[in-house]
Amino acid sequence: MKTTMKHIAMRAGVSAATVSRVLNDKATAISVSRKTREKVQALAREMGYRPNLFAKSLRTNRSFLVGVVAWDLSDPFNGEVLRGIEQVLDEEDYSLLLNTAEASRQRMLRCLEKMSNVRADGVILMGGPETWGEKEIVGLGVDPQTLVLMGIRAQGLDASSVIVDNVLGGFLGAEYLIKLGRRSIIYVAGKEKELDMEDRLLGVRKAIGQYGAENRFSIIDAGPGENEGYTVTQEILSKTQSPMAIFGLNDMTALGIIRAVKDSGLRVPQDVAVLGFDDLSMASYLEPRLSTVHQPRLELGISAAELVVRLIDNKCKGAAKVQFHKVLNPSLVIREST
Amino acid sequence: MKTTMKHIAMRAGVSAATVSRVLNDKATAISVSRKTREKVQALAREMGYRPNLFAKSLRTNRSFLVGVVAWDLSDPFNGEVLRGIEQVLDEEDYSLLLNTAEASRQRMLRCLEKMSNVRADGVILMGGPETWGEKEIVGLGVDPQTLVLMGIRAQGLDASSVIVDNVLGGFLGAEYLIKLGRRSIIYVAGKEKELDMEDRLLGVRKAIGQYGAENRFSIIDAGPGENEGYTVTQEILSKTQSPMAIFGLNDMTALGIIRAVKDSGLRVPQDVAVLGFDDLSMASYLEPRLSTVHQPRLELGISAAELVVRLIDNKCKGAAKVQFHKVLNPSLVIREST
DNA sequence: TTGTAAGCGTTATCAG
DNA sequence: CTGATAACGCTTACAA
Repeated sequence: MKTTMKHIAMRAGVSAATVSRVLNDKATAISVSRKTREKVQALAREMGYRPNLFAKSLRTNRSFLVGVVAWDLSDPFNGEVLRGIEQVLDEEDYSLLLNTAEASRQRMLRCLEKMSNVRADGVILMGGPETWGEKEIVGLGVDPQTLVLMGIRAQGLDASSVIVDNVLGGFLGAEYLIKLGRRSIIYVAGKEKELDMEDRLLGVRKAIGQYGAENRFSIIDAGPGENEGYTVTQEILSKTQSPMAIFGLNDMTALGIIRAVKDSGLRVPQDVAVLGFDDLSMASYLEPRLSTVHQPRLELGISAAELVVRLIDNKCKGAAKVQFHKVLNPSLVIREST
Repeated sequence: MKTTMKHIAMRAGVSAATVSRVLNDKATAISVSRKTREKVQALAREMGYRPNLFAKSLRTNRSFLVGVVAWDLSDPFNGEVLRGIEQVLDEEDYSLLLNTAEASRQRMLRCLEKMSNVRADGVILMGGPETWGEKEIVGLGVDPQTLVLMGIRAQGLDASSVIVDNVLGGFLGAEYLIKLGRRSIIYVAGKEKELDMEDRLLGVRKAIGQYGAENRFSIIDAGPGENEGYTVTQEILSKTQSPMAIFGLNDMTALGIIRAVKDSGLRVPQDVAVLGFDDLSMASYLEPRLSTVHQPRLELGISAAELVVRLIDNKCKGAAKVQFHKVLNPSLVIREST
């Protein structure tokens, strides 16, 4: 049988209330004598006491649970993010409840519902489609006041968020390639209108403008995958004279680009410099190792978790509703492909 | 204010007990009249009732939480495994509580303690060092009866387990290379005595014996990383005549092997066929795409979760203690490097 | 078929 | 500084 406060109370010859006081008021010497405090603490340790969180939660209406709903768990992106989240949650004595939407809107909703069922104190939405309506989420019982959106900016949803600055990323990449001094530079953009991708393009445009590189720089629509990168590069190579530089909208595309360049008998980076975006783990295993715009995954997780914790605290204090929007900076990682 | 059973009871003009009965006995028409049943159900839906799991857990002593303690979350291996776990847990109405040991023994212990604090119904130990004593774990309040070890075989710890058959993996790889008909075949083994690695070597030896390939096959100790693979391959190339085949103890090593082969001016696979082990996601992005022994990650997760669920059921029924040991088969994935 | 009542282990309020 | 005592929302004998 598990030891409860009552048991300790009996053995210590005090009341359960006192035991509760000792075991909770951390380091606060107030309102309980040194002597009883120490006796209770000793007893608790000796008897292997473990607080019953159900009871505590039932009473206090707090679960010390933070839900994380991942849009797509197979995305290797997530590992580091989760690590970051877990790290701070652990410090703050929260537990992490994980759920996946498996890239399905419907399942996403179900996950949120589950979070509200277990009464998670806060929820982190990790990736996913950009369009979430206020009603969709709130109707499920999830409180936007303790909701953190990660990497997405839901429209009209009144929640906090953490994102990385894709505009800056695009800018840094383009700037770097411009300074590299190649005769022609091509940015391979995504066809679909994803917000991230639009931002990256925006950053690229900004750099072009700022450096007056309009005549050396061109932008081509392709798509976000290896194959798209491959075919678009074949086209590019048939029309453009090396040495040049190609900036892929993400690492997968860059992978296709590199393959196409090598298959056509040209060399990376001598003839064609290639730059990616994301810094997937595979980036540093490619040949040549891929230079790319690094997304701060760990920090993304850390920031998101710090945010929820702050939001939860705020809510518990009954303070006015607040909202934070944190944006993290990507950075350039130069390896061998440029 | 959240609606409780009491609220429903009042509005329905019945007692809370009846509401409880309706809302729990799933589909069981027993012991409550059709009429009240329907009234209560309708009311519950209308009022947006969500069961308070704390109260339920406090009463029933079940949390419907399954803890997953990951030895190292940055390992990209984990994404798929987690997906598998989550998938079945979700079906069975459990929630997944995630923790990381960050590759530290001490933190691992703390994680387990946390799991016992939140009273997880079951725990899955995902990877990590092999040597866990019975006492270490049990002392923390984790019940070995509902513990599943994944990918590790703790000594003297009376728990269930799921592993992949590394012996078979080694065998399949070696067999394949032998049949390939290269003049000489080298297995690059790990220096350290990890159980997995020993098993792989065992499998390799078995294949050699079975096919009488002793004269064509040799085994060299190196280590589990890219650099180790690289240097050992330089050695090999200076002593062995191509065409040959090299089997790395894992994909990272194989990566180093490929690099060394290419750097020495030889071709993969024409001069040197290279086979890996693990099937990391990067394997299919290498050039040439790496042939390797695939570990069934998703299934590993699925099996582990199915196991805990079964163990928990068993425990709840008060049945005698059981133990399951499942072993999954790896498979050969042939791509371009062989 | 239904209601009553007694907890489950904590915490908060109010006296002492 | 400490002790009763009453919740928190739910389940489960036991009665009716």
